[in-house]
Amino acid sequence: MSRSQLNRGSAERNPKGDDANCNILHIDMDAFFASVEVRENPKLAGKQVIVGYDGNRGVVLSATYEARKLGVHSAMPMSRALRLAPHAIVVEPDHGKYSEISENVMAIFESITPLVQPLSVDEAFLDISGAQKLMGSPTQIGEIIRARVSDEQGITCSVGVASTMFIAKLATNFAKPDGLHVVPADKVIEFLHPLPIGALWGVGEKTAEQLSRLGLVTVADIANTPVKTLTRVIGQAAAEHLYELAWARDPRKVTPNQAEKSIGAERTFDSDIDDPELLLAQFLDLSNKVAKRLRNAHFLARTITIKVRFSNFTSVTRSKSLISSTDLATEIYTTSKNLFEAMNLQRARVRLVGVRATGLIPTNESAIQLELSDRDASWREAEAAMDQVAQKFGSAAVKPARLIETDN
DNA sequence: CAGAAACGGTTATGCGAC
DNA sequence: TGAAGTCGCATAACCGTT
Repeated sequence: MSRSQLNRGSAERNPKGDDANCNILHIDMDAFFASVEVRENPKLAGKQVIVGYDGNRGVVLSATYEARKLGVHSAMPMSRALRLAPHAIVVEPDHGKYSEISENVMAIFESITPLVQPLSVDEAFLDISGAQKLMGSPTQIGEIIRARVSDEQGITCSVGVASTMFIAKLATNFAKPDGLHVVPADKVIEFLHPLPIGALWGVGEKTAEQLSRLGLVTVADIANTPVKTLTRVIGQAAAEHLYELAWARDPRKVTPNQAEKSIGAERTFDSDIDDPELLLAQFLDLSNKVAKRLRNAHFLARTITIKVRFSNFTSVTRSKSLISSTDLATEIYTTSKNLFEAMNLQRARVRLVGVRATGLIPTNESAIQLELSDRDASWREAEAAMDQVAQKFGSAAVKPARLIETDN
């Protein structure tokens, strides 16, 4: 790169800092679910709003900054949140709405560059290496996106600007809420090293506890610890990975179109269930849900995993790989039922059950479909017909007889 | 031919992220 | 001190094959 190119995005033109070589943007909606609810119902503006499943066993999914001021944060048990914020307004989540807005926002990103990698419903990385000639500096592009998301979707977002995905993501935390933060390429280490070890990707509560026993508190501490020492507490793979991150070495590229690797559904009950018949009805319902999503996404699944969580919060999983892949609820349910019955529970109190399909392969470009038996073919037709009816009349119109009486 | 070692698939668990 | 729902990834044990 020539000297004149390096100078173009320099600080005098860019009050937010030197964004030369900062080709990665990380964009994160501010308090996404809560912001959407406020947008839908302007009466909520400026209020303490908590989005979460109602009932005694919910957690906070999202909260406005007014509620966060009181210590409320996502994943916090609802009961605790309401003790901290007794006057907060609780709103049930509407995931369909969030998905829709998410798609709109992602479409804005994709109008900037095709190199968009969504991380979740409210977050994405953009590689804007190729967009700058047309649209300006990274900072300028970030501000364009922020303005468009705000104008067109009525919610705010924050942008982290850096030369790697990892640093861009960290930068976003400093941008929030409703801001943009640049970490200049030559200031990465001084930005990164003072942060707590929990800032590193993959370091959660347990790992942080392990590392703090070695006296490691900041990222700088990790960077100054031999990999061998780190290996003793967290294993070789994680140790090498963390050490690299602590020196801001992150070779990942922004990768669009990441294929899904599993599709699942799980449900926590209002109160524990010990009746096997009721639990099987839940497995049937979840199997239907998973099968429908598989067909929608044009995937066949090779392996079915069930999960059972008991009243004491411990969980077990059981899985079975099928001879040939499936997207049929009957097969998924039968497999789930067999796995569950093989556990031989003696009326244990169950808090949650789940069904997950892994080993996904695309339905169309697969020779597997030729192996589907005639028996399967007729089931496929039946379930596909149910998909059609469900699309027309809503999913309540179609469900297996088994569920009509036992549901709720 | 017996047996070790490598290997790849399966199964189960746990952690972490949003 | 009560803990959702969805996902990816790492690890380890086990197992049958080669």
